Amino acid sequence: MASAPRSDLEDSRTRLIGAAEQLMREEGYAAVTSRRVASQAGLKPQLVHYYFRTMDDLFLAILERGAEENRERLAAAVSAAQPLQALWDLSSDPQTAVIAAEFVALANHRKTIRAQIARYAKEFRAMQIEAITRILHEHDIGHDVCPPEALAVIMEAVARVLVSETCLGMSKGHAETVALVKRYLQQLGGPRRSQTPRKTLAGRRPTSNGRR
Amino acid sequence: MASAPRSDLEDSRTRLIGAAEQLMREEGYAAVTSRRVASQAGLKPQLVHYYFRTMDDLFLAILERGAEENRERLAAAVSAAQPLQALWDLSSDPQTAVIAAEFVALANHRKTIRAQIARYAKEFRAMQIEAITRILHEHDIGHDVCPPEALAVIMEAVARVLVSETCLGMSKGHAETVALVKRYLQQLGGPRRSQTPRKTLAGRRPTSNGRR
DNA sequence: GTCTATACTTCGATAGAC
DNA sequence: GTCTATCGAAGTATAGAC
Repeated sequence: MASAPRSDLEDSRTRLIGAAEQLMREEGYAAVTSRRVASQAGLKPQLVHYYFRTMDDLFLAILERGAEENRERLAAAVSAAQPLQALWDLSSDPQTAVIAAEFVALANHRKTIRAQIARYAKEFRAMQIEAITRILHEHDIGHDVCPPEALAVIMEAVARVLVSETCLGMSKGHAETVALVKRYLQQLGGPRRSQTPRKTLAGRRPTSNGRR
Repeated sequence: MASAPRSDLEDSRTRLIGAAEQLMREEGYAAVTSRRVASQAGLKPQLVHYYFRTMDDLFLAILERGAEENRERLAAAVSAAQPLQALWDLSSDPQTAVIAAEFVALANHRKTIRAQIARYAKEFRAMQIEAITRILHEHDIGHDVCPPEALAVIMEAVARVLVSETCLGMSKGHAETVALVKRYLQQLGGPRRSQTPRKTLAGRRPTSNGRR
């Protein structure tokens, strides 16, 4: 009944969000202005303010849509055949990584956006940790070998930096890093071995340390 | 002779660069406008254009000054008592990390800046790799254990993400990651052991790969 | 929901006096 | 080297007709 969204075109609100996201990805957050977003979407600038009271509201809408999409992709990765590899691939997606970098920069000076980003970041980190905990447990890999929390952080960090630097046209050391990660993920997440002794990531504690 | 810089104040050009850098760090690159920079430096906006033809030239000047400073700090870290730890600490410096994130975002849509960032990034990555290669060699750690290139990338990536997330108010998984890194760096860069067998980071190569 | 019109601010950059 | 003055463009946001 009433107005179903036209088949060839999404409704204006959705188009505006899409246009804004594309601008943000391709030209940075500073390019997300009401005029440019509207132009990109083939609409009038005033419509931006009709659907989003302020530009910050538009940024939050981009964030929310991206989070929902990411939630689904994360769920898919977790239940993939090679979950660790799938998580790595997900973190290595350039589209997501570039826009994530933009939002981090944005968050430096917009507190409402920073708060929302922190919320989503915690949610996704928790999902990753939960998944990795389960995967390592299924492979009988104890927390002393590699804490799932640390593996989640390191995978995310390395993947994001590789993508970011690649976009800059800077790939020094990437080949060796990718090779190492590939070997490591195969070792951790490969075909399950019942009881073979495993290599450690950081070895035993070298000496008694920390406690005095 | 003639005009030595006043003792209490740097010359205008230096002050403008300092003001611009501070604005960039605290409010993001979008806050670096000629008017705001001048105001921050206690000068007139037109002076910005006198010293820097365009705003991009100002950004390049910030970058250049930061690179020079970073060059010195990197050289100091390399010759420290615990070079690996010092390199980690250097990459973990919040001031540097935040402004680096801003420049990466800026680079997304300013090609002259992107090119210069890529140049500096390559230079510093090369210095880090060279230093790490030497350190690992002094500890008799072969490239099969951990390629210096990969260690450089991973250290930089993890440190930068930890700092970035901390600024966001998001620290899930950080404690475990820092503990792991600390253990690992102590193992690699700690007191030299002549000939003890070492643990590997990612085990042996699983099958013959690469060459066909 | 989309349009025209517009108020108000801030931006980069330049010209020319001193 | 620093000032006053100013241009034209672009930004956010609102009011009101349709």
